[in-house]
Amino acid sequence: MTDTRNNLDTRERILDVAERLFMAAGYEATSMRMITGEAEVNLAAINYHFGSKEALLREVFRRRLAWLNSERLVILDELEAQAGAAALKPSQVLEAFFGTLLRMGEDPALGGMVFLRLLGRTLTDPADFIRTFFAGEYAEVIARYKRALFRSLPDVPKEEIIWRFHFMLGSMSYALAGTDMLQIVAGCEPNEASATNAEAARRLAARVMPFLLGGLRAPLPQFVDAVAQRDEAAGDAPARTVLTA
Amino acid sequence: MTDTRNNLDTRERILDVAERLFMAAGYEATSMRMITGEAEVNLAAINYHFGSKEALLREVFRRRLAWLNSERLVILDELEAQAGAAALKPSQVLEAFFGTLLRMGEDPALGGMVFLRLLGRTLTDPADFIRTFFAGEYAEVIARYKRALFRSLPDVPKEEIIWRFHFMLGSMSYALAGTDMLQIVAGCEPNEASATNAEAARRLAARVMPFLLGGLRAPLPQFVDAVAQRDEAAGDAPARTVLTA
DNA sequence: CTCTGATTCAAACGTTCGTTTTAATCCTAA
DNA sequence: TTAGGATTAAAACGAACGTTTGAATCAGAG
Repeated sequence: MTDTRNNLDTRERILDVAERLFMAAGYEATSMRMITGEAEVNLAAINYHFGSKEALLREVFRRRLAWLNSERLVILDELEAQAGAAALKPSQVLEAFFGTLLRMGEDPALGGMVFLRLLGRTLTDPADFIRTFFAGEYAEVIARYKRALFRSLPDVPKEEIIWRFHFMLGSMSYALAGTDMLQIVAGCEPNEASATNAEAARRLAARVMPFLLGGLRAPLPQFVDAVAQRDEAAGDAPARTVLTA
Repeated sequence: MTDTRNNLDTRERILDVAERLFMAAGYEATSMRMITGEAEVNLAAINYHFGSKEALLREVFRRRLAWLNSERLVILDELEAQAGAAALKPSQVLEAFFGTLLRMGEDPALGGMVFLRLLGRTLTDPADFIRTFFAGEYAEVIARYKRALFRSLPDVPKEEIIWRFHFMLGSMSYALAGTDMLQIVAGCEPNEASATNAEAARRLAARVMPFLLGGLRAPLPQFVDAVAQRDEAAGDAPARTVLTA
């Protein structure tokens, strides 16, 4: 009985293993020898097929983000077509943006939870080539959804919406990346530890979406008086409360 | 004129530089030669004073978290003493937990925004020794604040509170770590780019605290019927809406 | 079959990594 | 002033890193 080496071609086997190892250990801590070893391909195959380790990481993401971002645009187009001249509801926009993401976690063919965790962790990676890459991949989708949020929340200052979009991305990114801190918070293994990845994705979706919507629609912040801020900066004892509410 | 090498002793100069470089490039991508070079100390000084690179990272965090966590416990003690038998308001608990954190960003002596960004980025690091370290450092404080949140939200299932605590940690962690994605979302440099770090911390605090509170108090999720879930897992086409609301 | 381009392979490249060693230097207490 | 522990210094260690090379092997077209 021969092995399964040629069931998938070398390129995709490298991508699959790299996706999993980058998720488990991070980009820097994952060596090309770990990847090629586990994929049972020659060390030189990565440089032959992708050019470099950096290019491999980019291709790992491009493979998944191509589907994700195109799907996000299609769904937003559909929603806006249905709504006609009316503005979408904030919940519709969030559902389109984050729901599409979470659906990847339920479908192994789209990367499953492995890719979602990798994405969550890599979004905060400080490496220049990663930040540049994500900026390019996300620019169009973010711009479209930003406009949709502006229209859906006409009474909220645009700057505030931008910040809250940022916070929502953070909640989601972290929720995906970190089973770790969740275990610290929970004080034990999450319940139903033997749940499949698809079930885990559904559970996460059901819990995180209301949280995001609640944060997005929260009362606007009460800013501290600018004069008080200046006094503090001048050396007065800082007030203990950051938020007055 | 002699240099300023001995104004601070070697240990603290290593810690300061390491804190900044770990923040800017991450743990793996920061070499000991970069640290000792910039700190103008001998390469062997890190192993002499701290034992290893891993132990150095731990000490970088211990130095700041000692203050943070003790302050968090003291403030919670005070609040609970004032409240007597009554439960605290959720906003008070959040203010104590996250407000204390954000105050570090305003005070360079406590690490300032450099440390906050390092903390935000490192919380999602997959390295085992880092996760183990944070689990130990955070256990007591998390347990205390979890109990306080349970009491302040008696009608919300504890499991739901745990998840939302997790999401709030994520929003905050990401908000601290990522000026990067914010720039993508904003489409340009954040306004008042020349603001001081202390001002940046205050602005962030004013914006993120209402978001967290809104997420924490959001309506409870409407779970999909368990039977429908099982049908989906059995191979039916997955529903397109992750959240029904 | 033979030729040709694509792919795989083993081996080595030069560099950088964290750590260790041994000697020199500094600082303080006797 | 001098002994002795604490700190710094320069140099080297072996291991692991990403990458490159050149030959071997494969697969499909003529």
